[in-house]
Amino acid sequence: MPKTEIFNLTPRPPSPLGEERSGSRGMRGERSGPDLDEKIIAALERLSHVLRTLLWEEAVESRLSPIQIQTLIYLSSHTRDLCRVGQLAQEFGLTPATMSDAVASLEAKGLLTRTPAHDDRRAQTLRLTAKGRRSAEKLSHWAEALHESLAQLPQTEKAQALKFLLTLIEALYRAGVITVARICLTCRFFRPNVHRNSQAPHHCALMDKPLAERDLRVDCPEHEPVAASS
Amino acid sequence: MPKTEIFNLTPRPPSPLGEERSGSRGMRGERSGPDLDEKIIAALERLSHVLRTLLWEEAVESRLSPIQIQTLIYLSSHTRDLCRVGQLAQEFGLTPATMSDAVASLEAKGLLTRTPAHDDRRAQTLRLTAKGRRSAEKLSHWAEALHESLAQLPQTEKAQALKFLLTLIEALYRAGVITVARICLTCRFFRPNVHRNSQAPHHCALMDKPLAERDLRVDCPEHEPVAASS
DNA sequence: GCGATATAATTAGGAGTCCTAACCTTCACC
DNA sequence: GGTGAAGGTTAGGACTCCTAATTATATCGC
Repeated sequence: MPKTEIFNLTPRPPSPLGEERSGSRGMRGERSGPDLDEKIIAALERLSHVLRTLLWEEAVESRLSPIQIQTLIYLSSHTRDLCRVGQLAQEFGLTPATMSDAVASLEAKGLLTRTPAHDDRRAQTLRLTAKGRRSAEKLSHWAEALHESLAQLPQTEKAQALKFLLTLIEALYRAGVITVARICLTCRFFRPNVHRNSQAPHHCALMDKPLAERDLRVDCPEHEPVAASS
Repeated sequence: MPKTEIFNLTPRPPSPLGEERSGSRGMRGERSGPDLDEKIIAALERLSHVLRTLLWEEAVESRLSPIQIQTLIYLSSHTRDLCRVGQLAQEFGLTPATMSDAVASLEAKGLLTRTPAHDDRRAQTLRLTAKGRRSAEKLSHWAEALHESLAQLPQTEKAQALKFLLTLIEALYRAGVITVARICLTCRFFRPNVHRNSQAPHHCALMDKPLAERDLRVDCPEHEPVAASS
């Protein structure tokens, strides 16, 4: 007998929510798109699974849990802002409780320090130790296998693909599915397609520099969201 | 005090493996690529997280665990071959034990039947019940939010993106990172770029039909892997 | 100023995911 | 017909992530 309980044993309620949602896609009059969309999602799912697996393997190897790895990497690449537990939780879409746990064990291992923030003593300022920085350096290669496969693909296609993925993330952000997205497309400093007939058609008003597709950022430290229009 | 044990409390060994791997990317002489690759991976990570979250939400709503949902959907779209536990395990990259558990609870809920296979009575033939098919129908909308965002993007870019994602999956397959991939690019019937100057440059030797980028399959029921060349 | 409320973080406890190890059964081969 | 391999199940353990309750601090209202 299986040992799980809630998902396995609870009799299924008559799914009132299921009824509401069941027709929602078919109702939109889509022109020949859904099949293609289906395929893209399936492909993303496969890649998603690859990422999870690679991260898990790194976790076993390094004796750090997946969240701990991600936290370490995040901290090592966001040195300018003083990170706090709640912020990290939002970043990774976890509850503060889960994050707190991960941070506590990183501290126990001497990879980061937790000091009360000067401006708000409820909050904790998180900082990597030297040891933590060294670990983060090694861990940053967890997706190495993906890197190697990507390295074989042509630059121009990759630039296009990046643009596509960012556009998709933007759409998800606007739909409220993603709450944190520091990408150019959702930034108040971004001016799309202002340099016509140029290799670098977009522009960043903060850096005052033209941007090519491949310059678009996924996680810009200077990102400021567009003012809510509604 | 955190309650986790291995990842949290075990002192980190001097990571012999870490040393080996640490320099592997930097050593390849890459021309201006790594930054772009980095970004693509970061974007894929974000989307990966979205997928996991959506699946989890569907799980809570439907009182089915994520694996159970994926199993149901898989069975409903692979009716032609008689599925077995081990096959599903390999499909999802799980151990047979994990899969067996999920199947057992689906059976307990009356969503599928397990009957000994006629040709091998160790094996179990899995078949959805009518109730299971109805559930699968509803569950197939778990990625609805992603569909809605995708629906806003232009067809041509999506076709390009699909091609790119499939090429990446192919590279991962050849690298051995992915073990199951029923995509055209890894199929013995696939003939890439045989129809020059055509909207549909590729060809499927099984269906004997030209294929456009958007016709490429992610999960073809007729897929047969290319013969191992080594 | 001081109490009420809100917020940052932690702790405790529980369900789910996924694994390894051990086992049973059936098949296949000699 | 026995031995080893393969399909599957069970048991048990570690990790992920959650909710709820708690503590400490900040902020707001009077």
